[in-house]
Amino acid sequence: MVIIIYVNAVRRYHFFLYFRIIMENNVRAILDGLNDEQRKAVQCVDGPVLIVAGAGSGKTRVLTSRVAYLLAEGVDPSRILALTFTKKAAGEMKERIALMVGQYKARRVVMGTFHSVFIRFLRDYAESLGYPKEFTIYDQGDSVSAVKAVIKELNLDDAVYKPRDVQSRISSAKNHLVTVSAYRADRNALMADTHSKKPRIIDIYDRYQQRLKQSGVMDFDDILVNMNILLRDNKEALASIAARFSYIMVDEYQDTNLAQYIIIKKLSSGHHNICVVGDDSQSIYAFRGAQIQNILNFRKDYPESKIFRLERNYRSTPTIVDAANSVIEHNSGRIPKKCFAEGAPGEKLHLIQAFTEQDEAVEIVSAIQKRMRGDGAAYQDFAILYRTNSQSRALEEQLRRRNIPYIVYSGNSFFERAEVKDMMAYFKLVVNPMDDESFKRVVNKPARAIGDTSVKALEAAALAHGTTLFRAAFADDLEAYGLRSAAVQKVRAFCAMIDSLNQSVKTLGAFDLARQIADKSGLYAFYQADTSIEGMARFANVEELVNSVASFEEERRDEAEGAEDTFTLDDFLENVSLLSNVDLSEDEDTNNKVALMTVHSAKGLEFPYVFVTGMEENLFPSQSMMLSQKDLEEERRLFYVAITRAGKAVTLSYAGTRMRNGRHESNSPSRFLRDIDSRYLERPVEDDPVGFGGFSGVSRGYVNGRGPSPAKKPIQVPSAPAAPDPNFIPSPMTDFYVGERIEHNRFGAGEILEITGKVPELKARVRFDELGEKLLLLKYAKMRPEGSK
DNA sequence: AAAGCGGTACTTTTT
DNA sequence: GTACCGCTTT
Repeated sequence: MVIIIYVNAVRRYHFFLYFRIIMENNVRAILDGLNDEQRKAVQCVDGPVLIVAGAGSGKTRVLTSRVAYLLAEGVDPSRILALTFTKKAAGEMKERIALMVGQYKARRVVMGTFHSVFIRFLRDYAESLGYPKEFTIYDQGDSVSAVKAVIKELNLDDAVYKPRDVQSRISSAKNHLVTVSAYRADRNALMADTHSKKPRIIDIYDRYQQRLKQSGVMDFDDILVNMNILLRDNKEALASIAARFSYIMVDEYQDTNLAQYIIIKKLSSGHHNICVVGDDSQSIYAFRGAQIQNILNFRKDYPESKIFRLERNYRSTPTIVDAANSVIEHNSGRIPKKCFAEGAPGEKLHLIQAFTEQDEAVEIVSAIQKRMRGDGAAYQDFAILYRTNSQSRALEEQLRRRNIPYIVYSGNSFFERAEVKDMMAYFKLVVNPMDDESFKRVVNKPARAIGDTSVKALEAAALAHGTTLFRAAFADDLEAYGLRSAAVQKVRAFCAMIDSLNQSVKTLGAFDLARQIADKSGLYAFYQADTSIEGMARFANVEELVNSVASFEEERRDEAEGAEDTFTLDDFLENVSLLSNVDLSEDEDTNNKVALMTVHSAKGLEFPYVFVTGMEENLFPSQSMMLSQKDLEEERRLFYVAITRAGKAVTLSYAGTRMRNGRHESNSPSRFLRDIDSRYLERPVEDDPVGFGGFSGVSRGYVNGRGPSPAKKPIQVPSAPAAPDPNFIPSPMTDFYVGERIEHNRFGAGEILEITGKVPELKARVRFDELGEKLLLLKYAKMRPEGSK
């Protein structure tokens, strides 16, 4: 007996030792390979910590190691809250933590973007805030159209009250936690609006807010505002949410706005175990309400805080780091730090001076090809950055011409396409039938004979009843607002369809429901019916969207490790609405392609070879950013971000003239080029604008005997029909027969597949050689038998 | 209902 | 210069 106990004790002791060893090994593995400062930052887990992480200093590594370290110390993963700005950052961190501590623990860490994490909290308390539990999210586009609708409702001139401007004003108010009533009470704000001749912005804000609430919708900013309201007014919620976490970490702290700042502060007030990571030199989102003061003042907020500086750059060559330093030194009020890199100095920064944006593109592409031959680089090693999205065009053209694969990470992405928005609007409406914007978008798509007049009348009814379009459809006095009974029937049939689909939101999986919606709405058939080339592309996009619901569901199921949850369409919507444009391209085949994106999008990314294009005054720095010192400094930080993306080499390019707004514009080289210490430049920036943009610049690219690029010829896009021929004489519509070869004055040659309809409305289905099938109304189509004149 | 037109704004960045 | 809007035309 005694022996058994003894053996057990020994065993237990061994077990304990074994455990200790595992834990120690874990900790050792976690700390292994970190430099001193990184290690200190990882190990300092209690109390407020500020980690100032220079570009390429292994910030993500420190953050992930820190989480792993906490877990190794025995902290329950679900008590760690880690907030990031992008899904991508959150995803990467999760992956890396999983590698260190395993999936099981990694998945339990509460890690995500501010918005997605807060939405989860808000759902629990939605009703106390006056929202339905299944509230949906408006992206900026939705938000602008809602503002526009309000402007109309208030009979204001949308030329004066430009919806986009008004929306951004409202957004900015929300970022600063200025509610409608606070705005009304704010004499300064009202004065400012009066001065800009828009005194009624407050009324628009007011009404906009009412409408969103009525529709059960939050815009991006509301997520933060409502989170604040919740934590301010609901003590129980504050206590309960705050009690869930003992360690809070915030990535990219320099980009937080007031609303986020306060939330973080409140959630960590109990324990002060708040670790923020950021780089004041990379604060580039002031226009979105980010306050660089948040990071600058961290030490004042928490006098007991520890600060760690990650100054060693592992990404870039010393030349690049020093060049970047020399740029940022022109800014004032920075957190002092000295970024450095070790190793061979590396190449100096290259300069390309081009005549036009086309020449700029030609030279960049040449430089890429040369680099690939010389250094054995792959396409994916290159990034071409620009200040504004519109600059991608000329670059794309050249890349295409030389058959270089590329991917544009831009705002005009998949989810901005009309057909995808249509399908998405159906999804949103089914999840939340009160969503008026979505309602209006799809109520007559595909055509259900619910025209503009009917929708207007329904809107009037909704307004009078103080309710949403969906509810108003069932009012018994619709005729009073000018709706014919036929229209009433149709609207109600539409609502009944939406409602029946809505019944399945919680019970059906996201994909099944999505497919049903696609089907029952008729949208699938609608897009399928269009057999023109563009139409087929549109249909493919709709299909892709529906398929992406399927992959979303699978992904989630994987993550849930066999838990019996169904992943529903509202989960999908929430997920999708919070994607950034860098996230969006994740699914696309990003293998070995040159990356094109704005400098903003490039933040957080790295590439061996980086081209920073359009280095011209009025473009970078942007025209509107040169008015104030503050704005100029943000632009400079943006330039700093651009340079520090590069590992091996940076090439800066600028053009003498550039087409903007249909005008040729000439700008001198960017002042930022002169911010770079000339030691790090391959050659000086030419001061003399005489001859700038002249031959000397252009000739550089053609030294190796290639000669100037061929004259610009329009690229054959299959969907772009030729210009109409003014001398085209069409034949009478009755002259055609099935199987006949014809030519159309715009669509070119083709064959008639089918003729339908009666004489004045004769229709022909024609398969064009270039453009695919189209349905033409012969009454209007200008075509003739092939070969005739 | 689709195509064509003329007008306008766009081009700073986006969770 | 182009994309989008709203209005008109067919």
